[in-house]
Amino acid sequence: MSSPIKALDDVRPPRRKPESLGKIKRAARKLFVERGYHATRPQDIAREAGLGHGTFYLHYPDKRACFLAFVDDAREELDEYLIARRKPGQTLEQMIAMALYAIFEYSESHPGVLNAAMTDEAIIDAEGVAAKPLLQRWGADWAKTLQELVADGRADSGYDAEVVGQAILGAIHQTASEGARSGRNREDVVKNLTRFLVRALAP
Amino acid sequence: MSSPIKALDDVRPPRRKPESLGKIKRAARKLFVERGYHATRPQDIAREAGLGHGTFYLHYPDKRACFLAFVDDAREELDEYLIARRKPGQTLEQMIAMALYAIFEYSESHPGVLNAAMTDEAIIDAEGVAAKPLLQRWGADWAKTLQELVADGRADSGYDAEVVGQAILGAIHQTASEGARSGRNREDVVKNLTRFLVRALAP
Amino acid sequence: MSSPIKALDDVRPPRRKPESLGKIKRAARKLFVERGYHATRPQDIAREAGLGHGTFYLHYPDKRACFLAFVDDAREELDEYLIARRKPGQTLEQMIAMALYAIFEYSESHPGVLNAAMTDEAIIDAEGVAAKPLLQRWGADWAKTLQELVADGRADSGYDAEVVGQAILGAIHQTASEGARSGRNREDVVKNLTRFLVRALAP
Amino acid sequence: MSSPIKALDDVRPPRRKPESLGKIKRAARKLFVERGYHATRPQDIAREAGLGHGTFYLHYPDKRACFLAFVDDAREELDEYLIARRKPGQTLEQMIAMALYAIFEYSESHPGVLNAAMTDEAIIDAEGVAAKPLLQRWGADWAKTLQELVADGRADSGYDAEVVGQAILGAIHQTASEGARSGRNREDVVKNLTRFLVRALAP
DNA sequence: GATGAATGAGCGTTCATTCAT
DNA sequence: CATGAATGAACGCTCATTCAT
Repeated sequence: MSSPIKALDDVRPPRRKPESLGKIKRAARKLFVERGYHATRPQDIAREAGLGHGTFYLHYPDKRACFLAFVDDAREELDEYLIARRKPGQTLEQMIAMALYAIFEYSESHPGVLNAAMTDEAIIDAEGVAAKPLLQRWGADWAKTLQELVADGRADSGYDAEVVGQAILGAIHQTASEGARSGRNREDVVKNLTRFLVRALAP
Repeated sequence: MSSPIKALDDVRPPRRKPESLGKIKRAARKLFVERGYHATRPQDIAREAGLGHGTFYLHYPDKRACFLAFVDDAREELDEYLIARRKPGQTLEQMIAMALYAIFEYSESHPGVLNAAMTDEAIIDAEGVAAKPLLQRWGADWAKTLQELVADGRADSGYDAEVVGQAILGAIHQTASEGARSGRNREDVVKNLTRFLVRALAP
Repeated sequence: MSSPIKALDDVRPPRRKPESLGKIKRAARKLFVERGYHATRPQDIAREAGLGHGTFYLHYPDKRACFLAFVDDAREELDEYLIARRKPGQTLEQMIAMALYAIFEYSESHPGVLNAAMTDEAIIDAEGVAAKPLLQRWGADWAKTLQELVADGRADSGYDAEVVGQAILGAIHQTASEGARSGRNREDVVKNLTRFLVRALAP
Repeated sequence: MSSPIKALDDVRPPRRKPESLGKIKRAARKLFVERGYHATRPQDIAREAGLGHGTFYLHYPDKRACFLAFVDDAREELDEYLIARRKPGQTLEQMIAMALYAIFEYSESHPGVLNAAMTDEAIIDAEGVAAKPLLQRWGADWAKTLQELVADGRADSGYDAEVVGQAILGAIHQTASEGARSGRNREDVVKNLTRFLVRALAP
């Protein structure tokens, strides 16, 4: 009964939703990117978020969980960038260029995020738990993409997709991360890398 | 009779050879590889070496220096592998295959070492010099190699060597590390990666 | 009824008064006096205060800062004793007797404090600012006092005030500290020392 | 039989006596003066002496013993200075001036030694053993001197010698140590201090 | 006598986490 | 829901001392 009315009524700040989680997430991202996992204390995150130290533990059971959430957010965001730009019926070159464009664009509007998410996670395994790393995951994604390309004749069929998927990912990761570090021009990197991958993969 | 001969023959350790450094180095490598930098305490290294933990500091001023020495040793060892297998007048394919062969061979006889050396190093800088990381260094090496290949017409001249050098390194690093992790067959990886790089770079 | 009154009446501690600093200070004083700076560990102080040893570092950045705070507190307390007993228009003898009385009274109600504060402080500098030591500071105070006494003819004008200021302080410090150590009668010490200083300084 | 002959014969380096103790002593004094007790490691002393670390323990059972030997040497040396300059039948002023002269002369030719020997020793009591401190000892010496002066009418008889002995010592110690620290002119200090003490003690 | 590699108890300090308010 | 004072295991490192050579 009151439910639909309440919904319409709710223009005022939506029932003071736990905005603190958002603050924590933004603060955590900022600090993990700037300082890395080990140099960031939960206390720092809470303070950066303008909250008490205890509040951190209202949202995450421990520091590790917070970092994994950060990694997962980054992964989802990048996936969105990729999906948003994906179009059907592209040539190999268009597809590669599009993907690189999406990745580098994300990298530029979220500087350091991918690097932080990928670099640190090898370090965290509490006792070997270590959620499947991004690198591995994205390597598998590229393997799958490659298989699709091969399937409809847009890519060379002589490869083991698993291996080459990792190679593609590695090439992208390293150029992106080193490019960002040394301030290299983005267009330049994308152009060279596209050419590199297209030549390697073309049928 | 034996006296003058003894001097030549001299087998006695000429005052307790400092074998402890060797023990520390081996123990440090083992633990850095198994657990990573942050999860390895100087005390663990000393204990693994069968020595008191004060002994660690006889050889290294701090933990960081020990790790950097480990990284440097790995770098030198891999360089030796590469140099030992380098031959003049190779085709692009031969050159790539040889390099990959050397790297994967090293990786296999020193499992985890390259990964540990490259993964953790980005994490350590703290406030120091942070000796140019292996990744960057080896990327630059590949850039130089590529320039030479281009110079005598064995590789495509349309690339920015710096960018593609990083791409090559990234592809190798990622396939090697993921290949080792998932126990993939070495021959397979080398074959695929060679083909990948040769096609990408061939004139 | 009680609601508005309660606000005025408010006895509940308005959020856990940080009484721990007080506990730490008292414990630190006790241990610095009993054992000296080097034989007192932050952990000992915290335990003596009935607190965890992390709590120590909530209040002081390091052990040195805690000791300097202890010294400063002692200085302020003694100054209060002196100021509280200072009266205008005294003769040299009255003035000296008053000062000695204040100092020895403080010494007796805070046994060992001045000694600990003065003895250890010379040892701590390490590489830092080493706030002007008490001895030097109080020597300078006596020099100034002497100059004032000379100015209005109550003390002999033939002295270099800086030198004699130090001499006065030295005589007081040594008799006080040795007197406390050997349990000598306070009246006796004050009487002898007053006579000693008055004769030395009288015009 | 051979004994007297040997003594005459012995112009060559006297049978290579354990010169290492002398080296250790000189090195220890240098470092205790420069750095203080706590900042001086036995290892530093041995190295400063140009000897192996173990050699230190051939001469002293531990660091504390070495420091106490240093203190004792200083005491003996200063006593020699005082005795050498002592003459019978002096007036109070002559006697005071002579003593101060001797002390300041020693202080100047062995800079920092008295200060180091007196400052640190309160710090060392392993478990309350603490060999009778120099300050206390010298205070008692001055008390005895004062009693003698009183006995033959050269000093005021209204004092408790123990108390005033400490006062005299304190005045000397503080002026000497602060004078050295601030580079004050020696003549000046001695002159002022002599006047101060003579006026205080004269009958 | 002389050595210096080796030792390990112990130091000052940090930080992820808890819990009374 | 939010807080931040409190905690103590654990860290990197030092240094007085021992002992095989």
